[in-house]
Amino acid sequence: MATLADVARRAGVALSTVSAVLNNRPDCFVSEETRQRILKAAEELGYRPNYLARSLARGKTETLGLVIYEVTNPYFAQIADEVEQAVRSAGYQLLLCTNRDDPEFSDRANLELLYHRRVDGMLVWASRYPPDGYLVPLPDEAKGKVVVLGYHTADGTDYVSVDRAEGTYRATQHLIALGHRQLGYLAPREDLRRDHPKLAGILRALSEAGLPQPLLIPADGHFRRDGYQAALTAREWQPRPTALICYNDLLAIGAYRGLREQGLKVPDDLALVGFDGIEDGEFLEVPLTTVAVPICEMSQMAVQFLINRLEGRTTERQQITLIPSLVIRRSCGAQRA
Amino acid sequence: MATLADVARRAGVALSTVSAVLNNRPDCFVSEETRQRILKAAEELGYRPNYLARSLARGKTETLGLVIYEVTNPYFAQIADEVEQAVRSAGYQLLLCTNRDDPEFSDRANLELLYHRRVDGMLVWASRYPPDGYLVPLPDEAKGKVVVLGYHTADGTDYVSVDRAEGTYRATQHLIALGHRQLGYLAPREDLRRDHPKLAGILRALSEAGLPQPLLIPADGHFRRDGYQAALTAREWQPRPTALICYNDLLAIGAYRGLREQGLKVPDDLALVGFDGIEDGEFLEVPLTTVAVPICEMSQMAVQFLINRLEGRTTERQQITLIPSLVIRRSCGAQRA
DNA sequence: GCTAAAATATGAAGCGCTTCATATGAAGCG
DNA sequence: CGCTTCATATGAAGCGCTTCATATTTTAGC
Repeated sequence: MATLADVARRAGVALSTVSAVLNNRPDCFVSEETRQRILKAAEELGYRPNYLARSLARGKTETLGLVIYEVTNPYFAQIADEVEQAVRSAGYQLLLCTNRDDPEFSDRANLELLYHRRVDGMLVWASRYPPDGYLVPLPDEAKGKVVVLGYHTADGTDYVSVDRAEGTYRATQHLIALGHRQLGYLAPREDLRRDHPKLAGILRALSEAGLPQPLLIPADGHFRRDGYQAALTAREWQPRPTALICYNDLLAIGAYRGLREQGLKVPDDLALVGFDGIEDGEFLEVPLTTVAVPICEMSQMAVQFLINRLEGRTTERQQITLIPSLVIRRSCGAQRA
Repeated sequence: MATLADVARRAGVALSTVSAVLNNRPDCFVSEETRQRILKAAEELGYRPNYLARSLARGKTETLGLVIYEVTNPYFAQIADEVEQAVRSAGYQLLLCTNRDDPEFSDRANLELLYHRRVDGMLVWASRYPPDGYLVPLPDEAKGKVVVLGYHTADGTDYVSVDRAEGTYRATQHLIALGHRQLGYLAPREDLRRDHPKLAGILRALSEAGLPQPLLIPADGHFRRDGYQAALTAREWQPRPTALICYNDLLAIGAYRGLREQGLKVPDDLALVGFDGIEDGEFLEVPLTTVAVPICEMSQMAVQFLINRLEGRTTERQQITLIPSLVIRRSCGAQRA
């Protein structure tokens, strides 16, 4: 692999001149003739810069890191995709890390990993929801190089969050307007907490309408199969809900199939609402009504926030909470085939 | 950020000693006392190695690159996921690149990018299928650091391929055995070529059975929506197929919905078969029969091949073609609800 | 008590690049 | 013609680490 020194030797000039030419340094005046000679030599040798060396010398890597759950979940896949595009069009590279909700690949480990890989900054999707805001577990020097995605923070770190409570609140209101009185809420067991914003939003809407508590239905995880499994017990649910809000779309999609197997029709026997707004729901046989997170906007803003920081364009806190929107399709019964 | 030199200063020893201790170099004997002193100093300073510098000095990055289409396609997401796990458990990091089938982010650009990031080796999913085998567009020195994923190669590069023809051949045989005489094949327009293995497999099975050519139905892409759009014309298909094989599962899933909207029932009016074996198909209302690619095995082998190469454990060609398996569910009509 | 070997620790070179202070010539000026 | 200017090009230091030949000290062997 040819190095700068090889090119310099071949062109018969100094290393630093080659560097100046190949980087198009504006202040450095190099005669056209020398420039051509260098370019030619580089071309002939098939010279390619070594980014490691460059990054080491420059003190930056032009790389941003992203930490998310897992890429097999379409929701995260889409986030990763949007983030990557935004990062790339801003002239950076993306380094992707998944934490799989696994202690071994925890946030901390990932952040450290990214950080020591010397990414210039990072976006992190918090792996657990702390009701009072996420704390970024990082050395002080790394603060100001992190934007939290999807959650708000307790320590002043920049974030682009999503108002989950408002999302489920609106979904619930909509179901109430359709005449539902008894709701069900299907979520991973550990997220069935009253202080979890998704549930909180439902509770608020119900209590404002003077309606009873929702039936809480636990799932073993947040994938299709978990929703499916949970829905197999639908005939035993007491009190019998007429509408079911799900923690996310995957759960809703799985539940849909389980409900069908139990002979329950969506939306006639049970209205169904998901959360996230992934494309999959649109192609459910009865297209899924869902609380859609503005993934594209969220990703772009987060990248923008991070770059603002890195390039010193702001020293203010950058914190925003986006409101998801209710996308009404057929599964909630508001719209007929 | 503390450096080795800082630690050395604090512990009152030479830089090289610190390096030896922190890397646990086995041949270097350091007294227990010195070791403790160094460890303590490192701890106190919160020392973390700079991977850039280390990689530069060592001449390797302990990082492998993966080039795939896009992460929003569950098939690729799963591949990325499996590859990442395999790479990680082999002690490497993964650098992911997507090419989105976009000339701007072409294979070549990606490979170069990865290569100049000085990944130790890379896995590449070829972005276009050349019937006579994929040629990896790379400088010679980089050969032997590449494993092609999903396709076979013409230039001797290692690969883990998939016998697509055999997959569709078996699917077609199965449909024939179920009594179907007229098949349809739905694929992205550019893949509706007789020399494309997926179509070739179908043709072979049909011709062996003395059956007529399949109806070729073009889609505008390889996503759900493309299958959906294509299926909206189902009532006009001539000759009218009784079974439809799709290029991939996403297309099949989209087609399913389009067929339903056209009042066609799967499998009664039309048997449906997909390709890939992604989880989504399992949760289609009429679970999707599909030709399942052994994604996990494929990913693991590819990573293994690459690591064999990198660690010099082999100089032989490593080339294998995996046979996908037909997963029979309800959409082909062989199995009742 | 002297030498050889083992146990420890060190310094310097080098990985490939950037950057900046400095050198070299050629014009330009009075 | 000696002086400054400007246009070009250079050399050396440094980024943080690894590595290896070498130095120093200790221990063992006889």
